[in-house]
Amino acid sequence: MYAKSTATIASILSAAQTLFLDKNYADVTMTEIADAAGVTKGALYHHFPSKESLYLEMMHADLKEKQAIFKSAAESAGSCRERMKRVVESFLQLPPQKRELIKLVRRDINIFRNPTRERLVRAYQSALPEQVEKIVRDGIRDGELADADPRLLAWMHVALVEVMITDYAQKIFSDRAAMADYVVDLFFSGAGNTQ
Amino acid sequence: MYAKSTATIASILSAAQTLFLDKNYADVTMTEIADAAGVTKGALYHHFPSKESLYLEMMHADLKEKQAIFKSAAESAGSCRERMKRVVESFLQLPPQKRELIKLVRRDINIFRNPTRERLVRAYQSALPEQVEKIVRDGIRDGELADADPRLLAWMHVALVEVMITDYAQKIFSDRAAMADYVVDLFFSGAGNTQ
DNA sequence: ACAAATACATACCAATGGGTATGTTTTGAT
DNA sequence: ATCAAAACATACCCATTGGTATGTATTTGT
Repeated sequence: MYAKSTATIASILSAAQTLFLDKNYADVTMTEIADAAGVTKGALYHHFPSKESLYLEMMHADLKEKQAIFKSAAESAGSCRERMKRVVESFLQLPPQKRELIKLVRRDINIFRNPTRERLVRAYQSALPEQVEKIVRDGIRDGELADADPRLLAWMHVALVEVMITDYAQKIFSDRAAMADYVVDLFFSGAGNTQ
Repeated sequence: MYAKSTATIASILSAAQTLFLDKNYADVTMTEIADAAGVTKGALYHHFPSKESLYLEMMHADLKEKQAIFKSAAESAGSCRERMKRVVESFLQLPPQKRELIKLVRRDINIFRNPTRERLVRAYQSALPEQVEKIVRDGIRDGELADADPRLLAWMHVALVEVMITDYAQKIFSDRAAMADYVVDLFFSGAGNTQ
């Protein structure tokens, strides 16, 4: 019964991802997405009932992918410090476009058009912190980290990681491994002079 | 020649601030702003030539105010650590609405509608980091901080500070001073267990 | 082969919203 | 008092855009 449409859907989702990253939600038009995907609005609305659902499906697919990546990195073996570095690297090693999709979510923080959108935004935003929190809990339990609120500490850590996706940080470091080292060292030891 | 209109302008700017914080730029309508300010679109367009200019003027006024506050805190006397705490507190002590205006700018990161907007966004975004960077430079010079890129370190520090405006952090800490302490301690000493 | 479902294209609609044109009222200088 | 400028209000315009209605082409099960 089904003529294959997977290629069209993929191209629509890809075009939508690029455009939504480039402009605000309201500034991206359905015609624009259709054009970029090489189809017409008719085809677009055949596959997606509305602009909102297209946005949600696109983000949801990306979220699932990232959750899996972060989870496997967080559940790897080794010391708290090693696992943390692995998680940071798993984030920094994402292709730039995928990595920067977090910015798209950040735009929506505290602006919830509907419950579905709110759930998605919250889940997306906490995908990385959730995994880091698990490592932090283990670190505190094993005495590698000082006793403190694990969730807050995890968010602090992720805040440091996200500085690394700024242009300035990109210019300073030669590779992802150096970035991950820097972040994890700063998180564990701080910037103070302890000589 | 001038009938006094300062009150109207102030009420328009205030209404605009609230609404732009609550929704995306495109989702805020000029009629809405006018209604919230208790005037009509006619009065609105009498004082501001366009929606864009209203947005820019509102943000620019806020930026100038914050730059002054952060600057005076950063140039206070004392050790690197003391000054840093003072800057953090000057940020955290802002009224909630003013403090959260940074979120509004964050939405626009990497979305530059025009050169004026880009300049504003960049200036707004770096208002706090700029002052922190000065302190960091002094800290490195005086041996209180380990040698590292001062600008990057400043952004890292600010990233930590901004975690404090999340709902979760608000619930944990009792007062602003405790928040500032936590951030500065974490920045200087890290989260690792060094016993 | 052929009918039905799917995949896509074309043409159109209705509402939204930024901006304008044109008023009327109020202010302030002389 | 008067008159021009400023401060508002009212009514309207029109370009944009999400969504629909209705087509045609292509695939697929039988």
